[in-house]
Amino acid sequence: MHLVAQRLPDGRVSVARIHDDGGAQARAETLSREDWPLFVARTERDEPGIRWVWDDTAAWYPPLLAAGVRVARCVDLRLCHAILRSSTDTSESSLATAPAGPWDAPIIQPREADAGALFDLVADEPAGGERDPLAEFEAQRAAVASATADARSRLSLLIAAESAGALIASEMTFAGLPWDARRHDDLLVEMLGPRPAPGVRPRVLQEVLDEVTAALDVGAFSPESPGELLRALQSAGIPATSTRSWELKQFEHPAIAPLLRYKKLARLHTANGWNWLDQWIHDGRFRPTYVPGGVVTGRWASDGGGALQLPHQIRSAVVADPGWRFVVADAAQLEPRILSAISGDAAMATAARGVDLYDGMVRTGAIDTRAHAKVAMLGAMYGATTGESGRLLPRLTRAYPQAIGFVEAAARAGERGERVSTRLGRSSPLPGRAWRELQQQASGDASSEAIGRRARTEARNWGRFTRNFVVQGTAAEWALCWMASLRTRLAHLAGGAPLTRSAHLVFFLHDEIVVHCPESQAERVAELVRESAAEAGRLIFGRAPVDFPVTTAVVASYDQAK
DNA sequence: ACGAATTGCGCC
DNA sequence: AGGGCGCAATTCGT
Repeated sequence: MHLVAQRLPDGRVSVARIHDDGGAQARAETLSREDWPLFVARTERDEPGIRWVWDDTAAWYPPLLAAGVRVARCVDLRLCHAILRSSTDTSESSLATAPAGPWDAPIIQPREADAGALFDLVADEPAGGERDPLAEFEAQRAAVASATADARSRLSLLIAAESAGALIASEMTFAGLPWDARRHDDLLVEMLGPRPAPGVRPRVLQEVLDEVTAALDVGAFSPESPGELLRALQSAGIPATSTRSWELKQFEHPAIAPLLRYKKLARLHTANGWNWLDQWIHDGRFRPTYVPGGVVTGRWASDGGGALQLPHQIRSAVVADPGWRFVVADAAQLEPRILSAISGDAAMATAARGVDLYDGMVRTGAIDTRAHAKVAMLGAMYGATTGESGRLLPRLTRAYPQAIGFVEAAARAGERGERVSTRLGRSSPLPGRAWRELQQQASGDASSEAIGRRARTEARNWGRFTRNFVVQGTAAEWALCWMASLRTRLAHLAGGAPLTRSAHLVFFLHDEIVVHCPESQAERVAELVRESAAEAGRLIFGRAPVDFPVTTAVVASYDQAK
């Protein structure tokens, strides 16, 4: 049973019931703004199988969470539209062939949605006309139905997982990541010195800069200006061509070590210093906005606070509540395992049997050292052609022809300007007009040598993108299924307790999750995390012989994990 | 003067 | 000549 929710111009909500047999749709009910959360809560309790259908979880769910209401399942029409619109599995559907409409326009979300905000913010009509969730839902069902039986079941899973991800994202923002501002401040003082007045360099930063200046001995300069810094380095006889740390590392000069230290500390100060603390930590919680589907590959993005780039440097400030713990779980070598599963490479699946896939590659004699295995695999998935990983590629290809052939095929398809797809059916975008015109031009008789070179470079660039897309995108699907399965198990464990009073997800980082839970539940939660990982593998790959082991750690602060 | 693009670095 | 991001500060372009 699906319940399609739609906001009416007067702020009320209409709900239409749709039976799964596609049968007659009952008359829509209309709820007042005040009754809506109660209606959702009651329905969740009395009809546990139902699925809410709405245009945008990020607009609908935060007010419900604020009212203490949890939703078990939904269809996020906006996210699913994006998938079905470009999937090669549904390319013949009218949803895919229609001109761009209101469901293709991005929605501007407020940073902090509260109970009243839903009705204020959606009052703006999206570009391209009014959104009709009922019609869109039917169009999406028709699009899925237009796919082959196999694609249909995969797309259905993808749509469910994507929508579950949207629920999880809202819940994680609502719950927040526990953050000890005191400990963060201590950390900053220890590394940078006391908090300075605005615009003034912290004491330690200034001291390190003085060291750099003395060692270079070319006078004062502003280290924040790449141009000035580069000129200073060159004046001091350092033949740098950029001011990137990894390039500077190779030079032997007394100024280099303090300069690298300066860059590290300056980064901490500007990115996660006192200003960040003031702006992002309130009431002991960090509440970034997660953006499910924010990356073309299906990975999440984040908006505000740099949530997906929390440096290891400050993770000791992520502290569980008294009597509570974090269960930190990480999927070991997720992307190479994904590659072995989607390519059906039996030899690589054998190497993936244990907890460490790279060790497995060495043990089975495919490659000599773990370090080589890792750099070679990453290079193969990213499309490296030179350097160490480029040199190791032939050996890798000999050992794992299926796996390497799979990413090579994805690269070739991209070079031809074709779409590629993940296991569940998310397809890559087509290259832009400029790209196609360049390839067109290069294939003409009158094309110059320079045009041909540029066209080949661009083709290879796009091929690297599509090569990585199939792996990164399928890994993102695995992670969504992992989280969605875990979320269901945690809800069961909670037995009706409020979200933040029982074990709940507080952080997600591509192949890593953090659950905040009472200490007494931690070991049970760790088990659920592992069970969920196994289920994710089964859901996506059936009984394929590839393991997806996860490492789990029960810790009081985030830095104590691995 | 102000928004866009670039540089550099954090995460996976 | 290595995939995907977000953010701060500088620099560019109009």
